[in-house]
Parts: sequence; C-alpha cells; structure tokens
Amino acid sequence: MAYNFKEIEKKWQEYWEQNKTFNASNDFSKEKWFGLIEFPYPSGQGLHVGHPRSYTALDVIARKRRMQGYNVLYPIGFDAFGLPAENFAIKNHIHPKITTERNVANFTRQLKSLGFSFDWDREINTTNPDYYKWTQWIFVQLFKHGLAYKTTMPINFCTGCKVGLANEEVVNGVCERCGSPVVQKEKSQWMLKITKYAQRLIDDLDDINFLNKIKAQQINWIGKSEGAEVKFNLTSSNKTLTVYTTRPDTLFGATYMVIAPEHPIIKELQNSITNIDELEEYKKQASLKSEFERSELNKEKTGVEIKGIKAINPVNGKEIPIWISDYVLITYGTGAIMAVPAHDTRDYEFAKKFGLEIIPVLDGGDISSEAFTGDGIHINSEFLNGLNKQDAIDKMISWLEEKQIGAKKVNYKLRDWVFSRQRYWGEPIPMIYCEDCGWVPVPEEQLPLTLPEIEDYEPSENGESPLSKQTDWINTTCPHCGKPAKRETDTMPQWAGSSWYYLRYTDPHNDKELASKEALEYWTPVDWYNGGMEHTTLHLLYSRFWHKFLYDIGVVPTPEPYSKRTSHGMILGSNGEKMSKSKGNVVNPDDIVNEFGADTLRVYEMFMGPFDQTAAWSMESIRGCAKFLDRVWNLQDFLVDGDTYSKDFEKTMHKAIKKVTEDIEEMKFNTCISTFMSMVNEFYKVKRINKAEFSTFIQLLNLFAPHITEELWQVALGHNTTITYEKWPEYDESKTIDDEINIPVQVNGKLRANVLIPLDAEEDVVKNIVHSNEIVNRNIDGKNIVKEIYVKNKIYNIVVR
RNA sequence: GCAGGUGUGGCGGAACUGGCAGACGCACAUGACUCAAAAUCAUGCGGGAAACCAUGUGGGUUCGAGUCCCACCACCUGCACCA
Repeated sequence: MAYNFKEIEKKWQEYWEQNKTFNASNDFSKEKWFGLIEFPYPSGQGLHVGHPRSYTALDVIARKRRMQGYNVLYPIGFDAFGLPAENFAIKNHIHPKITTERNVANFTRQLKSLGFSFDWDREINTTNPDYYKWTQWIFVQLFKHGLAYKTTMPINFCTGCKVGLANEEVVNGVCERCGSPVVQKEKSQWMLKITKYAQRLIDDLDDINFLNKIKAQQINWIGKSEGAEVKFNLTSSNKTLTVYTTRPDTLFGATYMVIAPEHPIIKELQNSITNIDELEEYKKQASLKSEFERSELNKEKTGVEIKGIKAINPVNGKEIPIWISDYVLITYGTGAIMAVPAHDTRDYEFAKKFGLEIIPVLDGGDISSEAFTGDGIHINSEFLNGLNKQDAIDKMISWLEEKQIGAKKVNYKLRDWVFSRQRYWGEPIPMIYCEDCGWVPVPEEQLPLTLPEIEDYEPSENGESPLSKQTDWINTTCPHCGKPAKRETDTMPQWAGSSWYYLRYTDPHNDKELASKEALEYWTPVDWYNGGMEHTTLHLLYSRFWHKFLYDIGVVPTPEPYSKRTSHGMILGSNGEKMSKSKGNVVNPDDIVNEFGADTLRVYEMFMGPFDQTAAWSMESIRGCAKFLDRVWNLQDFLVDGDTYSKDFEKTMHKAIKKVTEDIEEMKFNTCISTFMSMVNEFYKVKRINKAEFSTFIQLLNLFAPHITEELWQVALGHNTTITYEKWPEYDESKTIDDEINIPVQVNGKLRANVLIPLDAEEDVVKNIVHSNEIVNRNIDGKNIVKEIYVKNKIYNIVVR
C-alpha cells in the first residue's frame, strides 16, 4: 500500500476543520500557552516558502504543548493594509479591498494546505473596521495622553511612493519598500512619542527572554548615551548656545563650535551675522542632498564659518568661532556641538581642513597625526589636570552644575515615530481640525471612522493623501464646539495594526473592548513569539511601546507583550541568493505540496539547517525527506504484537524521547528530524516494531508531520480520536543510560583503542581492563608511564615518555 | 568605525559543562530485485600506501581543543558624521 499523501492530507485537513481540533478552549482554569507567529501581509504573490519555516516551528511547539496538557492559543490573521494593494489599485483601478479579499482567500487556502494547527475561528484582519476601530481607539488614547502630536518637521520623504517614512523605514538612504531615493521634506506630521519610553524599552529587556542579538539590536537602536549639556554665551548677543557632549572633561580643548545647518539660532541671530546669504546657500545645498548622498560624501567634511558672532568657552573665557556643517545633525542632541579636535576624529578632520586650533587636553597620543580618543591624564585643563577621564568627567559635571552653566544629560538616538502616511489604504487617523479648538479626536462612540470608497487612489503631486480630494468626507463638524471642521486626511502606517494584534486574538469578536479583561488576564503575555530579525527595530519595538502605553492606562495586565522572542533564518534560493522573480529562483509552496505533500515540506524546512540561520533551498534534499516519510509509512508492515525487540532497543526509544523533548525547546528541529531518521533506520534493521514503540514514534513525529501520523494513528493503529491530545511521551532517565559503555583509550592524547567497561566503574577496574588490552600494551610497551588520567565514563588517557 | 553572528568532507549540517570529529541527510559507488531503467532494500563513502594529516590562519593553555585564551583573515546581518 503506497503512501498517498494527496488523499491523506486532504482527508485530515477536513477532519480537523470539522472537529475544530485546534481551537483554543475558553476554559480559563487550565494552564495556557500562547504561541505567536508574525501574521502575514497577504501579497498577490501568495505564500513564500519562508513563511512556513516560522509557522511550522511554532506549530511544532504548539502541538507539543497540547500533548503536554496546555490550553493552546495558536492564532492566525492578516496584516492587510499596505502599499502593494494600493499601487495595484492605482494601476488597475481595482479597489484594494477586492484585491485584499482575493489575496486573503489564496493565503488561507495555502496555509490550510500545510496543516498548521491554527485556531481559524479567531482569524483577524487589520483592514476590517471591527478591528481597526480599536487601532483608532488606541490612537485616540495616545492623543489624550499627550503621546500623539502633530508637528512640522523635516521628514524622510520617499520620492517614489510620495509618502513620508519613519527613520526605521529608510535603508541606506533609500525607501525600504520601493528603493527610491529619500529626501528631506518639511511636512506637518502626526508623531508618536516613543522617546518617552526609551529608557523603559531598554530596562525592561532584562525581564524578558529575547535572544541576545535581538536585545542588543534594540539597545543599539535606542542608542543611549550619557554626557552633559553645556551652555555657551555668545558675543554681541544675550542668547546662549547649548551643546550636548559625552566628554565634558575635554571642555578646555574646545576650540570652536559647530551647529547643524538647520539650527534655529541662525535665524534668531540674523541681524548680527554678516554672512547670512552664504549660510543660507549652504543650508540649501545640504537639504538637497539625500541621506544617501550625505553618507556617500562623509569622507570630505564641508562647512561655513558664521561671521560676526563668536561663542565664549565657559571654562576659560576664550572666544571661539562657530561654524555650520552637515556633519552635525539637527535631530540629535541639541543640534550643536563643541568641537574638541584633539580628541575627536571628526572634529580633528574638520579642524585640519579649515586650519582651526587643536589643543590637546589629555596626555598620550600624537596630535600631529590623528585625534587621541583614548583615556589619559588631563593636561592644559586647570582644575582637571592630573585626573583620568572618568574622574575629570565627574569633576567637570559638578563644576558645571555648581556654576549653572551645564548639567548631566542622557540622550537617545531613538526619534519619535512619524505616524502619518499620505496614502489611502490604511486606517484613517480619527482626528478633526477645528479653527477654534485645534485638533479634536473623533468621539469614541463614533469609531470606527471608516475609509470612504474612492475612485482615485493617486496621491497628489504635492504629496497629499488621496483622501484630501474627498471633500464630502473631509468636511465635518467639530465634536467639541459644533462648528464646521475638517478631518485629518493622512492614514496610519502599516505598523499600526500590527502593534497590538496579538491582544485581539485573545477575544477577537468583542465589540465592547479591544479584548475583555478576563481574556487578557488569562492569555497575555504571549509565551513565545517567533519572527524575522528585520522587524527587531520596527514592529517589535513599536509593539512593545504600544503595549507599555496600554499597560500604563490600565488596559493590559503586563508591562511587556512577549515573554519570549526568537527568530528564524531566511530561506534563500538554491543559488544562495534571496528569492526573487527577477532571479527566477522562487520556490512556490503550492508546487512543493503538489509534488511531495505538506508533511514533506514541513519536515524539510525543519531539517534544512539550524533554525536561526539562513538556509538555501535544495530540491535534492527535499527528496530525502519525502523518502524518509515513505519509510515511515512502510513501518506498518513491521508492526507486531508483543514486547520490545531488546533492552538496547528500549534504550534507543527512551533516548530519542529525551532528545526530541529537549531539542524542541531549543528550536533544534534539525537534530529532532535526524533522531527520527535514526530511529527509522533502527526499525528497518530489525524489521520489527511493536505497537507501543510505533505509537510513541508517531506521536513524536506528529508535531512535524501531522497528516501521515494522524492517518497511522487512526487507521493503522485503529484509534478513533485524534492524536493531537494524546499525552506527550515520557522517558525514563534510567533507561536512557547504558550499563556498559565503550570508552576511548588514548596514549599521549592519540586514540589507540576502545574498551568496553561497566557504567560508573571504579578507576582500578577500568585500569585493569585498559592494561589488559593488547593494542594499548603494544603502544606503551617499553615506555615510561608518566601519568594516567581517567575521566569517569568518558575517556582513559595514558601519558608515556 | 560600532554592535551581533558565521567559518567543520563534494554539498546541507552533527558534536552535552574541553573527552572517539564528521551523527542524520544529499550526492556518489557497489550489490540485490528487474529483460532493462526508475523506485525499493543492503553495503561503502574526509585525505593518505602507511606512519600519520585534517574543524578559516598563526600562536597559547591542557594529559587532551571544533569547543577555552591571545592575535589575525574571510564572509553575512544590523547601525553608522549620534558629539
């Protein structure tokens, strides 16, 4: 009887669906486990073979948890707002809703064909008004708590998508999505104050189980630095210029200042500045450069000196020049620096180029060739002389604080989150502008504020949202004073809906709250969240921020959304390159399922390599996995009643249970599969397997290959209920240990023989066995034994001379 | 430049707290079955005639190093004029 995967897989998929086998229970008295994968964006291309890698991994864990008796929530949904559907609409004049529905249907078919144990009754979709009602509701809460504000600022503007982007979406100066150059543009934007949570986003990482590389990347991105702010007085003005520095100890070496071209003080002092035209011209040139050009040009520093005004170094009263240069960023610190060319590489370069004074204030290094950035003893620094770096920093800070010209200051690289998009296919920002009352949120009882149906999806040339043309929709009345008012026309970024979706899974049909208190109390936090590294500084950080906010206002019961976060490696094409249509190396999961079946695909994706590392697709290897499942199928021919084949055989089983039980927790799925393969090889050797062994084996394999094992369980073994909730096999530790073991014998560290010894044998017993071994004796004959080392149950080493 | 990671047969990869390097799979070879092929089953498979040599390179610690330490090299990922 051949293994007919097509028939068998279809049969059990229908069975599971009818029986709602994988639905989470609402019995909150049981211990729960909430596993989460990143819900997909339903693209027109359908499922990528990368998706099932992550989904299978957590499916394996979810299935194991069910067998371990947990109430398991393993949900699925669609993150369906986004640009591709909108761009498709612009081209083909098909409403994004239609394409989204079509794509969701296709994804659903594909996901179901792979036998994931999702609870489909909890499916969510971010574009559903019942869902985005709550996305909007959260935004309104953010606004009410002062965490959402509108401001005009230079933003990253994608010249291709004609849309503003968050810092996180700009990669190498180009748009993460379309690859067009990104330029700076002044625009009025909704912003979210993620910076207010910067410190907590760092600190609370200590309490959660994220992979270290994920923590490191988030900490790096938030970019905390400690230093001081120092006020500099100016000549011919009573204004001051404040700088941020991490090296206040080098203040005596500050020989000039540099401010960002966009620094507002230029305008404030325009009457005192004699070369304002020259400065304006420099600023203009700088703003025309895209981020990409700026970093390309970062080898050669440029700048212009501000004429007619100088700064006064507060520690020694020296007048020092002020320059503008684009190597100082308006977005970081105060947009102004004190330049210490002797001890800062960038300042050194700039000073050399423009012939500015360089005064060393730390001993060591050679100022004539490069900046000295190391530690040393302070010189030329009056009251700091003789101190090392840290002592000098401390002393200077207290001096500055005492004189009230400076203070300790912590800075972050993290910027507030640019939250507006000038696009149609997103959640409308539920805000109304009233001439008298300013920005007023749409009243909560009027949510959701639904997207109007429109015909023209093109953003306007000046970069306004397509909604800006919908005058009927825009014109409304102020909820506060009742006067005519206008709606916000920008929509939310794609990251909005995904920032809280895991909460909705706990209670997806609730129309009173985003989820009930009881459901949140029971299900959250997510126990295990797996996703891509590319979301570490985007989605993962954003959702931690939203969650913390919701915690602060009492909506969720925990300060962190996810107790554990792991990540999967990417799947590359067979040529080792990223899969792409243009390279022609795309593998369609549908084809694999057709040719080999879902179980084979799942097993292969778990076997192809370490889960967290990238792996290249191989059509040859996948055949090996198909062959393995064929061999599993044929095991039923060896099925016998009666006892195990031998004691050793029994041990093999217990060792395998132990290995699989442990490896799954560490996501070492590849070694689980190799354990299964070894087991099958053992069964084939003796051509015999009893029912207990077969059941155990099938149960372990079920996590990876649910269809074939359900068939073997119910048909070959004759059970009439699903294998899903069978108790997870246990192993007997004592049966994983051999009574007799083979240990290597080395002479001078070189392997010479193997001897069989009783487990835990005493050293003198082993010594006797070793010394009665012919090969060993041949190797030590006529030599002096200097030393003998026995490591219990491991190795015996004889050192001779 | 900063942070994180990787480097083991022809290939993907195993190897617990230092203890038989190469599990498992692919490819390949041989045999059985077959008129034949495929499939299947079985056996072999790092290099070398051997002594031995082999885990990116060079040192070190140790009875013993893929694993620990030092110095490098190569590649990947993220960030990058962050004061």
